[in-house]
Amino acid sequence: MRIGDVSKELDIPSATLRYYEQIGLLGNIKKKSGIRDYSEEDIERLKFIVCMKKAGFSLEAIVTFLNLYQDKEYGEEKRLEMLLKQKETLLKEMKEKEETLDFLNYKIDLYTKKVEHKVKGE
Amino acid sequence: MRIGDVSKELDIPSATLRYYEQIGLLGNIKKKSGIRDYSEEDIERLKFIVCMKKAGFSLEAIVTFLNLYQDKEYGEEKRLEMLLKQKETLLKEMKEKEETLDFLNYKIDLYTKKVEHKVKGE
DNA sequence: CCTTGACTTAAAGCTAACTATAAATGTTAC
DNA sequence: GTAACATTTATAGTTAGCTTTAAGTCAAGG
Repeated sequence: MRIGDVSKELDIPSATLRYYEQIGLLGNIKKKSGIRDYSEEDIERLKFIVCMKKAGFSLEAIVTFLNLYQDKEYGEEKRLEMLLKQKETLLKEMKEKEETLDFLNYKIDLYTKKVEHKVKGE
Repeated sequence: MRIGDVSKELDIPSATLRYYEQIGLLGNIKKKSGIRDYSEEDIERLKFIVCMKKAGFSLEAIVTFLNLYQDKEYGEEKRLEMLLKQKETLLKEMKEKEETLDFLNYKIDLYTKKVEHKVKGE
């Protein structure tokens, strides 16, 4: 699979795919006469990267996570630790979002009343 | 109140306070012999800015929001609209976070089992 | 008066994650 | 074989939201 096809399939710009490779997220993609040829494995890895990104991991953290596959001894523990830490962060963020929602609802209520009142008054 | 005091009270670096002023978030703070003298009103405005930031508004959006106070005719409607739009965004984000949590929990479960198994096996 | 610490400005630098540009080379359709 | 298009590289630019730096001014204590 060439870069353009991968780009379409995963909806990631080609430039971004090269960038990911450059920062060590993808290892070195094999090339056929100078042109990248993505394997199924590469595609799977990209899908995984997308998931991790959604989970709030930075690209740097994902690199770290992937490199831990080299650490046969403690890799799993360390990966588990990263996941747990991210879950903590996520839970905190979710709580904050709840509070924010309250704030917004309060403000919205306020403005709704103002606007309604204004309409009636006209 | 001088910039250092405000900085401590609201836990915002002085440089950031100047930056906020520079991008038009605060109007021009009055100065006593060349040194900023924040009024109670300024402090209140800053607290409001902090809230809006937490609610996910960009600084630019906050500037816009504040400028709408000049629009006597449609300002309120427009501000209400901004709030509603932000609420939509927020709800979407919250949903995504839920999904992310599921993903993390799944992964965590996986790794927990792996690690447990390894411990037993040793 | 002198030092020390807070304050001033303008401007450059930083970080993450891209995004765009240019100039060259490869590929495909006709 | 020649357009037209995809891909290559290296490098520069973008965005948001600060943060740091340099070079200087102001205020308070001794």
